[in-house]
Amino acid sequence: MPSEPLSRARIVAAAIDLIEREGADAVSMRRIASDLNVGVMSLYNHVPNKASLLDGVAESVLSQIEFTDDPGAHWTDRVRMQARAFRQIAHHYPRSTMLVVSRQLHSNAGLFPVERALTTLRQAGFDGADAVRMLRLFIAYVIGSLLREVGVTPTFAPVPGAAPVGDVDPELFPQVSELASLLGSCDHEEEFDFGLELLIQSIAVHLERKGTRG
Amino acid sequence: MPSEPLSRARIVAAAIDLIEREGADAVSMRRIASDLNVGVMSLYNHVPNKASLLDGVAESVLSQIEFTDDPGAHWTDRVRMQARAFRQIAHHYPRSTMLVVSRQLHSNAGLFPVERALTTLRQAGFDGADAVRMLRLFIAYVIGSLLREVGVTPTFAPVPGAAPVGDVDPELFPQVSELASLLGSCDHEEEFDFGLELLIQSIAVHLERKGTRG
DNA sequence: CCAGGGGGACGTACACCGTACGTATGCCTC
DNA sequence: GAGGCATACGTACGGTGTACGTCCCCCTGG
Repeated sequence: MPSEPLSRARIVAAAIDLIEREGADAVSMRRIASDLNVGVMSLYNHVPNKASLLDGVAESVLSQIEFTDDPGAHWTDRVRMQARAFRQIAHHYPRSTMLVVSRQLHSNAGLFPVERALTTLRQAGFDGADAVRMLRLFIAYVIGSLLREVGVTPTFAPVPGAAPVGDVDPELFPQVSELASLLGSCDHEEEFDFGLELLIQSIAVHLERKGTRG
Repeated sequence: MPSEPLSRARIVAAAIDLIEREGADAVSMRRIASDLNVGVMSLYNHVPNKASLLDGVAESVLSQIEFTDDPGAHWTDRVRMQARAFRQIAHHYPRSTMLVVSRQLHSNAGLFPVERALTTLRQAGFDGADAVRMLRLFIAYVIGSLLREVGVTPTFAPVPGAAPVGDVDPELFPQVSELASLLGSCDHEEEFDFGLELLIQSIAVHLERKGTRG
């Protein structure tokens, strides 16, 4: 009973599953084939090579972002929701997220969020150039934040002790030493929202200035 | 003539050189040994394993950041300079930078910049918790920006055409399509500085509010 | 009903990888 | 000079991605 006919989607799903369970290093064609109860070379009937498979992983994760957009809401609320949607998917696929952010996509899967964000920003009143700028600003912040959140610990456990602060010399690093407890623990959600609000407010005043001037 | 006695530093240097020339995928113990005209296993007298070697690469790159700090300058100027120093080293070692940001450091090499930044922020008037918060905010933005700058193209060539925008359906992605030229080209330095100024101004008003209130 | 063909599953094989282990060779100390 | 130790090195093993050839099933045309 072949259960289900092997397909690119099934292979990608198996890869994501494996990555989340054992990390990206555990991914090998043999291992995936084994998980699917299939010969190694059978995979190559649906996937040209491993790199393409990993691209598929990124694409799949990216396309699973759930945007619940309310076109009637204020634009600040809408960009907030979009940024949170990104963070949510990263929370759901923490290990795979590292792949997404460290590979450049050649697919159009990443364009849906971009299109949506640009639409929101232009409706808010930004011209094309500013919309692109603001988008890049947000992407940089979101990606950077997610990288810290999911990259700080390979297991994504609730971070037991402290990643960067193990045994520091108080003479060499007085500040780090004094603030060790703050540096070691982190309410990721709270930190993320803090920066997000700061960014939104900043570009809101940016928009206001441009609007009243031009 | 053994030219120079093999050492961890020399091995790490060879690794960085190789990464910058041919990318991180080209790195293998055999290849590095070959580049150094040395047996493969000789490397293991100075480096416990490959992962540690890559840690060494990250550490080396990080420690080469040139901070030209002026303790007398205004704190906004100082954080600006520190952020730019980060970006400068990423520019100098683009491919290695990807390694730095995608690995979590277990070494203290990454603590020097942290210590410096915290000192600056606390001298500016932030309390411990806020200093840590602002530091995380800046790190997220800087890392996210660098990831886009160096990750957009594996060769770090001046980006020939456009990474994300090749052939988009104008029906599906009207905004992306309309802004294709803007999305495709990017004055990285200008964009980086724009976001940086925005961030600095934001936390400046944050500081002001706290100061006048408490 | 059968012949032919195309596509998917699979085994084998090769080049390469990280590295454990054993060995040889130089220098440094007693 | 003898002993010991750090370093350079060769060999070998299990794992990797994947090119290539083979087999079998199913689908189609006659």
